[in-house]
Amino acid sequence: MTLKKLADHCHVSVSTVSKAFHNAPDISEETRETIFRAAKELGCYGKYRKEKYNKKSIAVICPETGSDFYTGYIERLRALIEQDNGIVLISADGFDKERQRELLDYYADHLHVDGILIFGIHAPLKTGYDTPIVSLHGTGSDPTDAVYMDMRSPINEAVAHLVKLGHTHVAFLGETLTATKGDMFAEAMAGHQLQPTAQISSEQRFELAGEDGVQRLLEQAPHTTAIICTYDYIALGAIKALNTAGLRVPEDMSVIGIDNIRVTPYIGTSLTSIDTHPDEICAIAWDLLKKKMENHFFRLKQRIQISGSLVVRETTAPPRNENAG
Amino acid sequence: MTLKKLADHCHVSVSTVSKAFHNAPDISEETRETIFRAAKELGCYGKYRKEKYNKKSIAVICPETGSDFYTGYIERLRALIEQDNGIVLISADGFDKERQRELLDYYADHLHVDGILIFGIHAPLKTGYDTPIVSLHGTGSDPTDAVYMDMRSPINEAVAHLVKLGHTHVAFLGETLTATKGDMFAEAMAGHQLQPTAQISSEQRFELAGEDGVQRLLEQAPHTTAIICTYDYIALGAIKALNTAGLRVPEDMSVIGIDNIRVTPYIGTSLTSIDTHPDEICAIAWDLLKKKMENHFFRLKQRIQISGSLVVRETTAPPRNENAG
DNA sequence: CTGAAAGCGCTTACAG
DNA sequence: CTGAAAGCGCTTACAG
Repeated sequence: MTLKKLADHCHVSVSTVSKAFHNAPDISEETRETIFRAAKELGCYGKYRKEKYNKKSIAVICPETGSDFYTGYIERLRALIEQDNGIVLISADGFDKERQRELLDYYADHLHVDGILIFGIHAPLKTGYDTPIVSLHGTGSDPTDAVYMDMRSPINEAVAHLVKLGHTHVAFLGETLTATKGDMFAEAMAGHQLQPTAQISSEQRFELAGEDGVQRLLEQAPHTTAIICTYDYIALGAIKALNTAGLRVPEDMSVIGIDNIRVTPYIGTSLTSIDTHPDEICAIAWDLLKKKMENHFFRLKQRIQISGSLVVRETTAPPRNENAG
Repeated sequence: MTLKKLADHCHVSVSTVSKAFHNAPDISEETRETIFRAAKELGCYGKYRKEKYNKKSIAVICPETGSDFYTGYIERLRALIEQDNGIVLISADGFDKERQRELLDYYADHLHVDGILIFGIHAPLKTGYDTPIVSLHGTGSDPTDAVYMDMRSPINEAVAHLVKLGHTHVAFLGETLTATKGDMFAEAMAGHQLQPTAQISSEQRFELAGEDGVQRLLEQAPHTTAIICTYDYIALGAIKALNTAGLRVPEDMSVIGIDNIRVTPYIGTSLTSIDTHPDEICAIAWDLLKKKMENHFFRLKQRIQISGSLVVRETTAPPRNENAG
């Protein structure tokens, strides 16, 4: 469908049709109506009636929207971006490199958004995006500007907290997607001259991974007195499974989560966890992206590191005497 | 920047530049490279290098991404849409009518997505979108095709469940955005010849609304033996506040949530809640949207109603004798 | 492998 | 209030 064809269909000139769609003041209301009605019938109304948007559109690419960890960040970013009169488009790549690249291409080269915020870049980046991209919560080796979280020091802090309470038999509960944090845990333990009693990687996710992990842990290393879980949902599942097995938290087992999601204070015994400072990270990342958007020659690549911090609540306590190291 | 200017800048013809961007086979690799490099420098690479996307793009417009209720639906929709080779763009309107309309315009008339899924339409709909729109979880009076949830019957089921356990002093805990469910609760109570002991609407949201609501409830109606909360996060906050006040759930107070979000079985005493059948709703809504996308003359407006159902877990029990009856 | 030229789709200053 | 005509930006069949 072209303007010409639509014009013929309405028995007016292309000029008139063109002007009608551009809100020219000299077109009669009647003619405009006739043209719009015909366009809608022929299914080309949207094609020509392009509203002008002065708002900046910002894409946020995350791995998934099914976890409070990411949605906590997304809601904060959205508040900041909308405050600055931007429109936010969110997509999830499901931890898939190919899909992440596809989404980057789609937003940068097809939709031409004004800026992209992305939770870590997993694949080598295609060159030539003229859309500014800021990564947050990546590994720290992203090929773009990045605001990332140092997890090493808070995981070390968590281990130190347990050691101070008297624990020496500490295990780690993770899942397939969180191997890096497991390594950091092992390093932190080594730094305290300790061996993990177990380092379990479940094939499940979320709460189910915690239940699965605890079942395996109680078989493999029943002398364990404390568990660090790779994220809070896993800690929830772990606590449930511990209770089912007749073990109380924190009397029989200390549990620490990571991410400090919104519900952690509301789960019966409130969870000791590691906070990732989402307010600060979001503010810094959006600030950086804005700077890039204002000046495309702002080519200097910045890496901004923030450290997480341990929040001690009720799920950690000294080990029972009979088990203490 | 125009192709002409870019061509002059590279000392080639417009034809050559045009062909370079369209992957014409007769352009030398060298020339193509020169042109692309210049385009990137001049910031117009993305403008001309429009990859062709054969994928359908689907917008999902929700009120917020900060609650498991919506993200549970979104993850399911995303799985279905990606299975059918679609790209998903998510935006949140923050319960704001103006912003919802803006997002509809943006996706339909500006980005020209292939279809829109939206969680209830709050404002009168502008006519003339030639983009198919399906509403889910609206009020049932949306101006588009809609798949919506009947909450009346499961709320009635929840009240009946409490009455059968022996409760007669039942309160409702809501917040500013959930007035409709409060009305349905009052009707269900009337159907059982009962008066609510209280119907509290907190100005807070999520867990904080539950804590706030319980504090007010214990002052206003201390003889209450059961609470229905307008969504699960409020129930979490309510249980926390009840425990703080020295009341046990369900021995001293029964609590029912709504939505049956993923964490409800993992919160210490697992929560009795109302399930909204997200799998079924998402499958039906996506199916309907696909049909509309395949045939734009599929103008028959459909309203599909699904009923929620009560899932009884551990937070409901008979009232203590001294309070019963 | 490159470009001149024809031509399409759209916009707009101008005529009536 | 409408349209003929000039002209811009882009694509493409064809010539070299």
